[in-house]
Amino acid sequence: MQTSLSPQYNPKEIEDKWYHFWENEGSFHSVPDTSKEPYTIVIPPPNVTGVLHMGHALNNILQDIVIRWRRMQGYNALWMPGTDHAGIATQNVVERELATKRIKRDELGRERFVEEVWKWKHKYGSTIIQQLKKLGSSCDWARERFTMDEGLSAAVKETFVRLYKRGLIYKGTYIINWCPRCRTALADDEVEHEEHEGHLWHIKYPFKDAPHLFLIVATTRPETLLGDVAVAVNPRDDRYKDMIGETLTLPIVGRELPVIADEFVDPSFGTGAVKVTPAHDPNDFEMGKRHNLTPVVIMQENGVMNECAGDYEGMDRFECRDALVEELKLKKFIEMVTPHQHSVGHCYRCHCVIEPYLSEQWFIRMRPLADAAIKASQNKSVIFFPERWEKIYLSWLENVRDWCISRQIWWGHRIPAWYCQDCGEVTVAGDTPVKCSKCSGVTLKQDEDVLDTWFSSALWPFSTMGWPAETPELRYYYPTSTLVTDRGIIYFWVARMVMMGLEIMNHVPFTNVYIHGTILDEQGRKMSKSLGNGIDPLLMIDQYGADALRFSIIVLTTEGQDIKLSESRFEMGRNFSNKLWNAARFILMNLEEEHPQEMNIESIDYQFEDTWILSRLTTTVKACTLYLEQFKFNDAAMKIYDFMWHSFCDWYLEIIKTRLYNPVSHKDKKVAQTILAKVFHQMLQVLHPFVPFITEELWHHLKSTVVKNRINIHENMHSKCIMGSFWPKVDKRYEDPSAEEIMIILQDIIRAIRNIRSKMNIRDKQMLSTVISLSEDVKYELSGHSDLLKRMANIDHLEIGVNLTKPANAACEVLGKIQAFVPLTGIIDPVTEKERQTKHLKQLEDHLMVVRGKLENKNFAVRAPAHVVAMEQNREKELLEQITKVKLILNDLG
RNA sequence: GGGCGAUUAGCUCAAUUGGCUAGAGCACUUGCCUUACAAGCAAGGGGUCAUAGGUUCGAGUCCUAUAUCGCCCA
Repeated sequence: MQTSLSPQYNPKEIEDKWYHFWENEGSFHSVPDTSKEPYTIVIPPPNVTGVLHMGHALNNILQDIVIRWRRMQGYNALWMPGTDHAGIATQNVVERELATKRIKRDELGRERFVEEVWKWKHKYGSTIIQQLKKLGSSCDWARERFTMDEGLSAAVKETFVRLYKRGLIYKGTYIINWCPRCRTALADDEVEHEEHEGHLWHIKYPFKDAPHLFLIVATTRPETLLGDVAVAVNPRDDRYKDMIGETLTLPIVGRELPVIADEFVDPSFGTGAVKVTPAHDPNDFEMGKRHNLTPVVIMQENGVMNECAGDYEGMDRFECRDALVEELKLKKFIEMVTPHQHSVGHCYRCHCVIEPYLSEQWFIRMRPLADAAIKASQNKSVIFFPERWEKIYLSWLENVRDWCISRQIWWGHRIPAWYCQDCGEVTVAGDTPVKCSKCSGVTLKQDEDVLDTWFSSALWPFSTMGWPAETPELRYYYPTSTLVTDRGIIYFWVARMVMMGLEIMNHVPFTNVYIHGTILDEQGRKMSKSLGNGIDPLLMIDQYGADALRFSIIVLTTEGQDIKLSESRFEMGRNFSNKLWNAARFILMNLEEEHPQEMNIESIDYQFEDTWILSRLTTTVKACTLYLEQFKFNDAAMKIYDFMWHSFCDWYLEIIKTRLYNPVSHKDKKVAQTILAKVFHQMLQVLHPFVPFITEELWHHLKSTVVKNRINIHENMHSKCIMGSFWPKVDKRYEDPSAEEIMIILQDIIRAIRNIRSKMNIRDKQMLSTVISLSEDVKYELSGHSDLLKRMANIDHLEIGVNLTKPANAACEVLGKIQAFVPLTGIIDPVTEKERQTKHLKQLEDHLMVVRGKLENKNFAVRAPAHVVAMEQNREKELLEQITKVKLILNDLG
């Protein structure tokens, strides 16, 4: 007996080795092959600035499980990897880096700045890719893409041109969300709303013709007063009916403002009269259009007040608010100030307060695209797991407004629109035009703006496959099979991919969308840099191993729920890895033979425990496969955990020890070895998608040991690695429900005897005599299992029979129709025994009460299904029998 | 304000869609360095399923309120 395996599993020794092996073998690579069915996943491309966090870890572990499992099932599995250029985020990172060298991007100029970003990308852009590899991600790295690649950029241009030509892209002046720090427009969903404790300022607007009278207007943003062009009231509001059409004087500025009537005004808000600032509020903008008001822009792009702000020119917007309020107070224009809770938009990238801002931008007309995407989920072309997320997806699509796609930054796909400097005509084209399409002028200037990053992300499922070129990949892998992503980007990404897939490819980009929860800290807070409550997955891999990280995370991931995580949780995965490792040690030691000899093993040679473990294995493989098909990862993981630990290790390995150590025959030992190796092999395969590294390592040990010792396990071990082997098929011949039932009874008996030992303080090593008495109607044949019982309960004399009498001074256990008696003359403690029996009697009687409660209800017999009634009746009978037996035992004890 | 989710053992979560005495991991108690594993083994203890009504022969599960927490949208 010898093994090269250490007594403790050390993941560091093997993980990198196997990852390199897989990469060198090209195990992750997939090429189109029409003779096989594809299974495709595109990765949610992490930001190129990203550093692996627990959210990435969860997301990629799930994808890796799916893709490894499907690959083993024989699908031509492709997991398409890549990164996202993350326009604003990356630009911010590089700007910050330049700032440390006291360089501003405006000083560098556009071209040189973009060069700097590329340099940064080449230097740091693969960080997260390397980290994904540490997790074991089996992505096809040869196909890695980046959203700013030439090919993907071509896809962006082509899409823009098509949508423009179809009238789905337009340019116009509207109120958009403006981030004064990033100095760019944002889409509606890039704004995060937060409840803020603010104020409601009630400001007096004097009537022009009667300056001592005022109309009082309430606002949360007093500084925008400088851009007011009217005051609006609801036409049905009696308080203000007579004032419609009057003229007011704007405090401080002195501008004349008409009082207008508009249904939009909510009479119950504030005073019922609202200031109208069309250049700085989306609702006011609409109102301004309805009433032909000219907007007044009062702010520069960086949030500093402009020349229209009069004395406040050059002042920051928040300073301006304070200063203006002071002046209003001083000049007695403030009626009152009340505390007011309201929601304030923040930039999702830099968290600065968003300014609604009037500017000219490019938009995508969403209605037709959204309607198609709605249909796609309604007709189940796209299926959400768990399905409740479909509602979230639909509600966004139903209420979506046009998508502002232009960004005033430099890092990204520049909008393919050129303006003729002679006639002003806009030419939209994939290739740089040489002359104006209208006047043939040659002085053309390209639009300065770039596209929203999500524009290119929306094309990801087909741009990565080579579109707009007609590639074999595109034909073979598109549409993809499954998308795995966080609930946080259903709008940003999932919905937009569906829209673009339908519009450009005429087909949804994926069938299944699996939405997983968010990783939270122990207290249920989101992990964030600012809170410093993040758990670094790489550190966890270092401490516990990648497999431990993977397994722990998966066990915690219950369908669609958020996951509260603390470091100690990874111990579970580590313990699991170690248990598996040691099971392997035991097995490998015990497969070694001095004189290996191949033997023909027939099922007739199997012992009971062999048929039992094969049946348990089969049940487990079946359940795991079913759960994976339903994306129930943690159920699948728990099933295989339970099998490995509590069936295979706790029972099977223990039962067969004597067959290995002191075999009754050479053949019987060989049978045990064969079943041992066979079950272990399939168990490793089922575990592989969850814990790829350790299973790969152990599989190779098993393979060489089995070959060397000429053990024929009738399993295909010809592949180069377990990763390339086939997912076990359910073999119906091994299913044996009655073996599983009998084993449960044997386990109960063994546990009962061990319990007696424990309660009576009898050492495990001390042999005991036992009498097992069965009722006449017991349907199981137990005498054939006496060896197993003796071994597992440490019994030297065992008698099994029908209605045997209780020996003197015996501790007893009533187990349904079975009684176990352990004679303990001189050892038995009558007080302890009496306590045990009394406690058991109480349990039985309590249960009987519940059962009788049901049976005594007349309606139960009438309305409950017959089999349920029969079951309860039978239970009553059994309980009564058991109670009688326990009472007899108690009488006997005196 | 609208929507969604959660509330089950000390902690973190399950419970096959309404039917055996509600399960697991961690933690806890007791005994074990038994030759694969002390990151382990064996045996235990621990739950008025948030609250209040309702439907039902039967509710952790379905319905209606309420409370607390979280997320999303406006």
